[in-house]
Amino acid sequence: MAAEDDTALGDTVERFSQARSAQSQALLEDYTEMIDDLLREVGEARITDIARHMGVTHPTATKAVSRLKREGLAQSRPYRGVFLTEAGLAMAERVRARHRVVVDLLVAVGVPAEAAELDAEGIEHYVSDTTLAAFEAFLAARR
Amino acid sequence: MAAEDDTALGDTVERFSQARSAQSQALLEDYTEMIDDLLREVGEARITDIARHMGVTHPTATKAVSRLKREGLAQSRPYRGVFLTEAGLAMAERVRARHRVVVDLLVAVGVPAEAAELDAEGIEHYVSDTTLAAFEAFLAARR
DNA sequence: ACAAAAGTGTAGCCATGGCTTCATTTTCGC
DNA sequence: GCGAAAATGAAGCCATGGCTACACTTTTGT
Repeated sequence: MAAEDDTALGDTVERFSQARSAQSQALLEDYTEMIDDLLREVGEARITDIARHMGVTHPTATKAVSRLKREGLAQSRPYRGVFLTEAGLAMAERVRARHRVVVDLLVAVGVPAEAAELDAEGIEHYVSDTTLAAFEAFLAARR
Repeated sequence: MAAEDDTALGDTVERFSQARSAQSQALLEDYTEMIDDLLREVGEARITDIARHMGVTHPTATKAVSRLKREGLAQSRPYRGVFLTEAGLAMAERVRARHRVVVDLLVAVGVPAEAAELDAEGIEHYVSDTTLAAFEAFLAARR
């Protein structure tokens, strides 16, 4: 038969679907955060800079920025830098805070700082609000 | 200028590149683990079952299995089920163990079990060996 | 035993996120 | 102030991972 025996396998569909949909969001978050970083530290976010820091070519960065604009997260005018909208800034702030919490938690449980920084980049996108709250509580209790 | 000021932004390229390349591996791992689960619990892994549990259509599962075969992780004959090679079994075992450690760690730091299970599905793929070792050490110390 | 149902395979489409190439526009250095 | 260098834009290619549609096996039920 091997058809209806879902018993031990649980709601795998939900789990995987959710993990997959998180991926599309991850890119938006990464670019948004990078643009915010550049705006803060360099004063402007130009396509070339974004591309270089993201490790992609400039057309790829242009495409990503187009998507950010489509999603209402960024604005830009030809040959001018890229800027974040209110929504974009909010996302950047949220992502930045989450990233910090994730890194802190990893370090708190004994992960070497360098590995923590590296892994957090991938991990952070899959940390739900619930989990994030738990991380914060754990860190607060430790402190 | 806004061009060479990499100072505060660090090696972002490496981080992002690594996170991106991890994604392609994630799918292989997920399918491999699912096939292993099915083989263990149902006795066979058929395309339709794999598809259903992964939340995709059967042609998508077929493509994924093709890729697994290409990578030497699985074997299959038309209209027969899918089986894992030695390498596939090894990967499944590794993935399964890592998954368990990640869930355990999340729970250990206070994440509700359900959220831990859900988030682990995305997180696990980005946990490096270094971080995994740290998780294990943390759990061992707690126990 | 054989028709219907279920499973599988194959082809081809779409979106995404990379890429290269080339044209155009800015910016810079002299 | 102008020519060269750098940045940007636009077009088009590739692979991946989804999908639908349709053809063909295999299994199943009567």
